[in-house]
Amino acid sequence: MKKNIPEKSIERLSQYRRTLLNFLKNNKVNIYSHELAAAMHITSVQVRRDLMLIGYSGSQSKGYDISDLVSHIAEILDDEKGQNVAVIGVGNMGRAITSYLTGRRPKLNIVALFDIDNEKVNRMISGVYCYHIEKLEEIFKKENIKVAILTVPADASQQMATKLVIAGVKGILNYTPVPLKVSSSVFIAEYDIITSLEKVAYYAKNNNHI
Amino acid sequence: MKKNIPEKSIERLSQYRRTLLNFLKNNKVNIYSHELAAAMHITSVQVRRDLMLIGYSGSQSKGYDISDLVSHIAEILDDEKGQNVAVIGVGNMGRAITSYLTGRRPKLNIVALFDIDNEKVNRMISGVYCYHIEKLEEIFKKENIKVAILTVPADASQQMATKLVIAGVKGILNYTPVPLKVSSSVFIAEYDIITSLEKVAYYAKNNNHI
DNA sequence: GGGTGTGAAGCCGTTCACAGCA
DNA sequence: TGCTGTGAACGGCTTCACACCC
Repeated sequence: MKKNIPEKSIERLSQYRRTLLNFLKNNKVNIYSHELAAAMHITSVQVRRDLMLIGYSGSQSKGYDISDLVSHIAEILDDEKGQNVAVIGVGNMGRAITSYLTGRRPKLNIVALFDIDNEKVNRMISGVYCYHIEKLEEIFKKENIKVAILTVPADASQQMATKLVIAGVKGILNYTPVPLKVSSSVFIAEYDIITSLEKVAYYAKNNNHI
Repeated sequence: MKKNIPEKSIERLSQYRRTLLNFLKNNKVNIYSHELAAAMHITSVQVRRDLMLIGYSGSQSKGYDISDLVSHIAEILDDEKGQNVAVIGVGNMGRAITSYLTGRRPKLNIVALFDIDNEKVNRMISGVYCYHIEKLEEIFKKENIKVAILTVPADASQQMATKLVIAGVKGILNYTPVPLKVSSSVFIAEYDIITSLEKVAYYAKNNNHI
């Protein structure tokens, strides 16, 4: 739609918003780029660049109007009507993510869980109804779900991703250790925990970063 | 220590290893860069670059010797004696990560959990002993822990990070939504779930990637 | 002086294009 | 021909440096 905003900037916008909401809670009204930068441990130029990218301007005397900026960010990140999200795979990780996320972002609602285990299917789990995977396409259509969080065992991962694409998913958050292959029109974010931990362990061991 | 390997390459090395172990399990002995690339959905040049970076050479006729390459990667990623890991914050996420990771990588052992809740302290949880946070420095020294996974509530996050640094941590995997400020000698990987989900939701909504 | 906004430079990781070898 | 290995080009994100304004 609008001009392309780089992935890194989108991530920071999400964090800016949360940081700004905290400032708002403490009754702060305006903020300078260097103040926001300090709260996030980045540079003020980075902040101004990102805001430039989204076409937001401040004033030289007062910096940025916090609540106005929050609305601007919301216009970019949020869907006006909200977006429904499904969690695929109700193991420990799926449940933890579900309960962590529910109620955290008003425009992102986890509306369905999916699993194959009959012990889990057709019950409320962590406050959300769990369907059998057979129902995936049906429920995705009915609830207009475009975003899925994938937390199934590795050997089911690619197969589930394919089902998701058929069901019309547009974005997948992949916590599985399997790199997914899907149509390029589907956005995938890979957050495999083993890889993350091995990376941290590597740098912890070598101190090669700086 | 050795020449600097970029973060992205380290992540891919972790994934190469797992992919290669799968090939080994199927009794494959040699592999071409394009085969490994196909399994990971990346380009063969990328694979060869990464291997060049770690100083590994193949043969033009047979490609790379899988088990030899696995050992080379292990030499880079793993600590010979293994590394001990702690999980800080035993909520749903902390427990899920603990049970997900235990036994998954032979050289990375989760040896301690920490919490403040007396219901959790001094018990085995998900197969690992949970200590009170007061004991953090003591246990970190005793078990030589250099890697921590942070899954505490947001308002405790920075304070815990500071304690971790004092206790001698060298790498933190941060699942908290708070950007951490620590000494630059400590490596931090930020994997905030809200940010990840908001990013995926953004691209799902706009289809601006490609 | 201390802010914002931004062209230009710099840096880093990826990809191109091709040399060299079996 | 089909592979590996690699200098050079490319592209995207970050930082520098500075114009402009209160």
